[in-house]
Amino acid sequence: MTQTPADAPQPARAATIYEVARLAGVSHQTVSRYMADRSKLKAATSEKVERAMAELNYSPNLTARSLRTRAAYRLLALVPGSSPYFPSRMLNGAAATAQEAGYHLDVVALEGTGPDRTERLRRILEGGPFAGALSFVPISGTDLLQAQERIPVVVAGEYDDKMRGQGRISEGSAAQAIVAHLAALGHRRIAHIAGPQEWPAARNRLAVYRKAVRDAGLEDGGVAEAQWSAAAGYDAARALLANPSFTAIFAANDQLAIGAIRALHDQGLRVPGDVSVVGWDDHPESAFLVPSLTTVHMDLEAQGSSAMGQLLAALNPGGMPAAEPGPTGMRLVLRESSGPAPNQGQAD
Amino acid sequence: MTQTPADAPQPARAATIYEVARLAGVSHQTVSRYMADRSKLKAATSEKVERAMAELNYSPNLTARSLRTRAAYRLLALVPGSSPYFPSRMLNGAAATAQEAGYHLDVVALEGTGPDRTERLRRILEGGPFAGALSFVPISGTDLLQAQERIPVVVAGEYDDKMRGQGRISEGSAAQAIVAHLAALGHRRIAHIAGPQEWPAARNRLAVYRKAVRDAGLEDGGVAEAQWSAAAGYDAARALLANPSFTAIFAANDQLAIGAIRALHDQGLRVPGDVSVVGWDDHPESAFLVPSLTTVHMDLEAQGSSAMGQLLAALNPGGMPAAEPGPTGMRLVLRESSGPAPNQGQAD
DNA sequence: ACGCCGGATGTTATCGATCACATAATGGTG
DNA sequence: CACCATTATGTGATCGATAACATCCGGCGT
Repeated sequence: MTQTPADAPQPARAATIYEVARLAGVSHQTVSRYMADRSKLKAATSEKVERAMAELNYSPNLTARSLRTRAAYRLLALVPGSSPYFPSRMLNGAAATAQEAGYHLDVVALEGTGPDRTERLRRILEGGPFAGALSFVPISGTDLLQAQERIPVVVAGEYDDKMRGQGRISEGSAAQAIVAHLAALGHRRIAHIAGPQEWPAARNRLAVYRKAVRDAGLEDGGVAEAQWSAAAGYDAARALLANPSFTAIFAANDQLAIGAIRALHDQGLRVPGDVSVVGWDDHPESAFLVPSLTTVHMDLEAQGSSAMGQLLAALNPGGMPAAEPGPTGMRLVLRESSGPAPNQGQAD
Repeated sequence: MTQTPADAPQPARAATIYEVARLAGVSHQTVSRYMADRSKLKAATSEKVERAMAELNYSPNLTARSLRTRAAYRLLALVPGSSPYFPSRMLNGAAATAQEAGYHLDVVALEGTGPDRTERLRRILEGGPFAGALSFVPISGTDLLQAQERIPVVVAGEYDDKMRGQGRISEGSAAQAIVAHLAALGHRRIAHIAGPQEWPAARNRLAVYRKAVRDAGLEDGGVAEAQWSAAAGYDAARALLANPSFTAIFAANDQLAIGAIRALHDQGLRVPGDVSVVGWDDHPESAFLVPSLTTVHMDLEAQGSSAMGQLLAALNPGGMPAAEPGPTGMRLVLRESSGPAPNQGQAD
């Protein structure tokens, strides 16, 4: 807890370029140049500066630099507010990548919707200069951010929309593997519990699901849209069960799957005996549920890191082009919640 | 994605105190004083400044202020790195509180242990001035942070150790309610799956559990320590089952409980028929598991917010004293995973 | 030899705020 | 009404970096 030792050795203000310069016997500007582009200095000078920096354990004052250059070293991470969904692992990945690139990542929970949210965002942005923003929340007014501050904004997952549009592989593509898996088990009618459609990931999974069902010559057992929570999954499954012609449910994430399984259980249906359920995300707990969850494993850290990479690339057009973001480490994990379709076509 | 409209209206540099001053017909220093303590200005002057600020939509440049005053407006939030545990909701609460107080919260994942971690922390700290740090990770070298930078550090949950030491109510106190609940159901021997003991919360729950068992005249059915994950809970439960004299397991969080239930299931034991299981945290999914989880509901946002409040209080000794942190909104939630003890004392 | 060019380095101004000190306005007193 | 203690306001310096411009220097063409 908050101790502040009184016997502090020294305030020990950090060294400045002037001190480095004096020690190295050069001008402060030379030191500045050393940092900007040492190749412009004579080897001998460069070395003197280097030694002085090392001796003083110099590190530049980002505040001062930022004041002068107007460049910002802070990035904004927008995460959902009170929603049970939280992209924690993606955030971790993103934070690590940002840090590595010398940026600071400011996390802000965006709650609510509409004007309130807009106002909140505006206030945050005016609180200080941000170099860019990475949003884990679908922002309708992407425009807003840009209109207000004209900073690059990357919405995690949105690239997928573009890729799918181009017919390229998208994050949702594992949905196809799920459908194939269920088809192989003899399921003919599959239902889908989709995530909120303002989320790119939810749109993708739904779109790929629809296409895969069509391509495989299966029938659509119904689609229910729900928020990213077990409670919503429960309700959605109950809605689907009003017209239970399916033998499998593909849920857009593991929480939804958990809610769906519970709903089936409450109706006296067994999983996977009567209905198979497949989730998405492979939460660490999913392997230990009863039944354990067939799901899609995702490397969420990598995804967060990749989204951040995109943002960094946008900030620094000179640098390496961002690694083409793509579905990283996605794979279908078969577990107990999916099994052969029952002989008699039917639930209920 | 990253659009940057070319038809940008204007760079529209933000107004400075000089512009405000000119518009108000006063000196820049007067404007500065207005912000620092407007009561020192004559009412008429104050009003002129106020109007000018409003007209120009002025907001101070924190970078410049920070350079001059050496004050920092950034706080550090340390979160676990690759661990499956992530205090997302606490982080949200903390972030919101920090924002409200005008601070920026920089999130950093602290991975690994020992020297690597220390080095990483050192590098982060020297990357810029931080006003304080809030750690959701137990940091052994709390000293480190302070030695290096002498900033206030609050480790979330640590106040509990102190409070328990003082015989005051602590975060772990609901453990007593759990034991009482199980005792009322006829359980005489309870086992505990404890969290990693470097975490204050884990220590608290274990300590209160031990005391409650003793006070209630029950027997300790064994304690196994585990990381905060379902997998670890599974292993811990298996270890406990080597000597299965208990009829109930109290797990230090919901993930551990999930793992334990799975382990019991794999041994052919029913929950709660043969063994009752109680978790802690009340994850949103826990109500939908089969069986649904008896657990302790926590207002994690409030806890995060309260931890941040402590930090803010430490930063600003003049301000209001931090609200005495305490177990907020904790309550035992009874669900299916706990039930009457089996007639025959025994598992197996 | 001269002048000119370009690369390496030095000097001074600047970013936008606060600090330290100087000065002007105010007000109470004898 | 002069005087001094306060209070209110203005002026110039400063935080630590980069930008802009000036200067120095060696080599090369004519």
